[in-house]
Amino acid sequence: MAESTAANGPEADDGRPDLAAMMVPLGRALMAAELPVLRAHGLSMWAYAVLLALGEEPTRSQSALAQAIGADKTRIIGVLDGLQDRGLIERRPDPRDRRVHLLLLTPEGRRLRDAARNGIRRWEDRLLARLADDDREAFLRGLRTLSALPEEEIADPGPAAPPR
Amino acid sequence: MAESTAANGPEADDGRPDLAAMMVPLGRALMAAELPVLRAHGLSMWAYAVLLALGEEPTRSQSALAQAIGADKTRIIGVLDGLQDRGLIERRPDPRDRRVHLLLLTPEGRRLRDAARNGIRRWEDRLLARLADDDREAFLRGLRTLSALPEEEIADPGPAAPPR
DNA sequence: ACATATAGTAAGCGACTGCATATCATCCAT
DNA sequence: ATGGATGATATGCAGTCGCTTACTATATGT
Repeated sequence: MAESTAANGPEADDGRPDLAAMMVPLGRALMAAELPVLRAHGLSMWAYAVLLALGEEPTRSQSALAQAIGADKTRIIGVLDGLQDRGLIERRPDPRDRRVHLLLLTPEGRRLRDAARNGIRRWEDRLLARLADDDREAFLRGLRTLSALPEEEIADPGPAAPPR
Repeated sequence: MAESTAANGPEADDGRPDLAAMMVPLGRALMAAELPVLRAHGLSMWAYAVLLALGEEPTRSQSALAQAIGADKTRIIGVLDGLQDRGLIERRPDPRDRRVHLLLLTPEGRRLRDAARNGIRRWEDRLLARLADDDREAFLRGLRTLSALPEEEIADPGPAAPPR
């Protein structure tokens, strides 16, 4: 069955490049573009990811946080240290289990997160303005849907056809 | 102006996470999911990227190819060596400038590329089936549009409103 | 109380990447 | 013909990442 398309030209099928082939470089470019904004607020990419994740839900345990932002649990320790030293987050031992740390944003941290996020949001809006008005919302919906999928479902997304 | 949103809850604004914050992990997951498919064809990610890039337009000079797929020019040499040894691509000195190499897929390479691409395409279709029917096309259009933008325009996407 | 398990921390390893340098062949302008 | 650019190549360095191991403090089940 591969042969039918194999016989076609280079722009066979719908000419759509690989999803990952578009997504990965685009992600890289987005990250590169955001970096200066973050640097202006003294944030690294990981630090920003932490602030975003904490803002969305005050997190119990660092491992959970690490998992949530797709980082290694041992690698965010330094990041958390830095944020804590700057008074942007609080590490508070959970009274019910003194092994785990409750992580929460300080008002300061919330302010910085919002400032950085607004800076990035303004840039994103200009970027998204490049999309056709009709596509923009659907694009964002699609992106959110896919990025919310658990990893296993991406690896093996079940049967092919939702009643088309 | 940051304060207006700073006062809101965690899901303030439109609750949209950062673009890069969605795109980068998603890209990683996509890549991870594609890897087994590629491995089954004996291809690395870079090798596959090369095959795709060559398929789309026979490329003059390796630097150009490297740039096209966002790789380091010195790092794809080994990849090209491997592909050439397996008879998947041809490195032919340009008769008009014998310093540069013309890079082209052999029929074999074309076959392998298509086989791998079809495998990936099948998986992608199942994944994209997770999106609402109305969103799917727009999502792909948006993704293609953005990923086709030159890096500079992503870094600085000009004024907010596109001369619609 | 004792054994087992888990959270956070520290340190190191291997792989990959981007970046820089050096070499050689070839081209181009003078 | 000569000098200065350029493409491909080889090599090495530094930074980052994911992963593993080990250690400490704490919790839980027996």
